Amino acid sequence: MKKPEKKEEPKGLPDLPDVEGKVTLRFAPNPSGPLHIGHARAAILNSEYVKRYGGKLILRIEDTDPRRADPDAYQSIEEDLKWLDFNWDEEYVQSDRMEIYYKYAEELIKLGQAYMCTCRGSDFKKLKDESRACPCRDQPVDKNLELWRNFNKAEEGDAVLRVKTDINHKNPAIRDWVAMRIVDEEHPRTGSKYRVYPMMNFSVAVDDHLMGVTHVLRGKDHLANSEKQKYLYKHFGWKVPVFIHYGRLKMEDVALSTSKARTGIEEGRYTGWDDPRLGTIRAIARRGIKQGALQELITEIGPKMSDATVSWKKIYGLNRSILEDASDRYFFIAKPVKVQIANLPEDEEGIIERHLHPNFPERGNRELPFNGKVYLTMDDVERAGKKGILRLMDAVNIRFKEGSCGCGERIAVYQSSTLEDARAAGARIVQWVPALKSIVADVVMPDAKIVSGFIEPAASKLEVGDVVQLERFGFARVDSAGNRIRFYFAHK
RNA sequence: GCUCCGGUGGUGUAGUCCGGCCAAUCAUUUCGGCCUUUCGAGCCGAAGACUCGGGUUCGAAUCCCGGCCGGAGCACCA
Repeated sequence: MKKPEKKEEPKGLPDLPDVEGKVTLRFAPNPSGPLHIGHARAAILNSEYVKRYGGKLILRIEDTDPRRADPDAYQSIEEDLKWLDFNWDEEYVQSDRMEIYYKYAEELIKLGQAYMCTCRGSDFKKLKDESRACPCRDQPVDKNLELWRNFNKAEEGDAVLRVKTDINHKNPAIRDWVAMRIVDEEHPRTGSKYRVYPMMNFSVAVDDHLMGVTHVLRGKDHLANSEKQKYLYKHFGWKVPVFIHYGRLKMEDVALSTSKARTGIEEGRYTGWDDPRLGTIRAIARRGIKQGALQELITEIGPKMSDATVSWKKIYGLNRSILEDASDRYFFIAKPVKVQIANLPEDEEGIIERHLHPNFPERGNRELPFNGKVYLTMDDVERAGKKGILRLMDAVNIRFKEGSCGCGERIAVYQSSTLEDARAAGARIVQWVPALKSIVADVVMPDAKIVSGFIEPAASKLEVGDVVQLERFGFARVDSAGNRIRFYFAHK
């Protein structure tokens, strides 16, 4: 009588309903541009469930609207998916499968469940809204077949193929939806070979069936589409997959829409699809956000129907837990001020060594040559304690003379050497870089503004893609290496 | 307007199906404190939620009705 025991949810995604053995799932993007974080939800959810239950993961590119197919997107989607660790077993492109859709369309006509409609769209809508069938609905199959076979000669807009549903369906949107229409537009892959294109609801349902998809995970904006597609399954006598609809993912401060991003790029407001202000996968990756952080995020949000608002703080928190252990530490000086330390005892000069990571000394050290000439960041110089004392980490304590000017090279005086002295003096403990061999570095911030400064010499061995922690500044990813290093800032 | 779907701390989640073990989980966030030669990490502590109103019931976050708020769809886009 009782609940079958509270099952301890192993933490993470909830179980998928109605699983019988292995599952077949698919991610089916429209190739309109690179993937954004909203796509990541669909991709990661599908990929995680396949990992859990075993089975097959399908990538299907849905390019049945030549007007919305971006030739570059086919490749960028694959790149983004690889970064997302979405390892698909099979890949299909719908524009390769046109003949299949034609075949099923014809079969549906023969079953008497589809008809060629030559009504004007506005006329049909009027009838439909009143639950009235249009005259074409009752045409004999032969007539429909004839019109179907001559469909290709029709002008765009003159005719469509409709699937019969229920003309009295309480949701007018469901009533006799369009399965095929004419589009006069070069297709990036098939050129002008075809003019008759399936509508998404038709090709999706046919493909999901043919490919043996067991569970369809899609956004709740497809709720009505799922309902429409069920009619097709019914007409053909196919088994209906399990439909799961998840809510919208809103990202604070980010315009998610691909079209907005595209406009912005074309107008030069963004530097490209990986501009740090965008919510694309590649922009996020460029900033040093790790795949694992997104995966954590998506599995935590799960497939529930209510909308979720994601904050950058949340992503940063997840990412930091990955980066904290992974990232080596370096000294970076933003807004540099050159400081000359007077009266420096000779034996304080030399190579100063510091762990690459304070919690993992076994990773080795970096070396900072110290000769009394350094760069410090302006903020530290300006706020150098009441007594004007600063401790340069692992080096010496210095004091600025009162009343020294805030411009150009600054003179400081050697004060003492030990940490205890610094503490006793209430000194700030700051990072520094040698004035001579440091490397010029620019950090591109999340708002695309650039902070320039110097990074310590040891950074010369960094490679593109490395993510490091710039001590007291934040985590950042190496975007370009060389004799001037460019970073993209991730977060504190 | 019509159709449908949601609503648990700032955010994200567990619990809702099968009412009691929920004076509500976990994470993050925020704020204290400790620690630390990073403004990072770690440790300790604290703050903070069942949208509202009725109803059913001994008992409601959980069931029913209504309101409010939010979202989606209403295309020859996907």
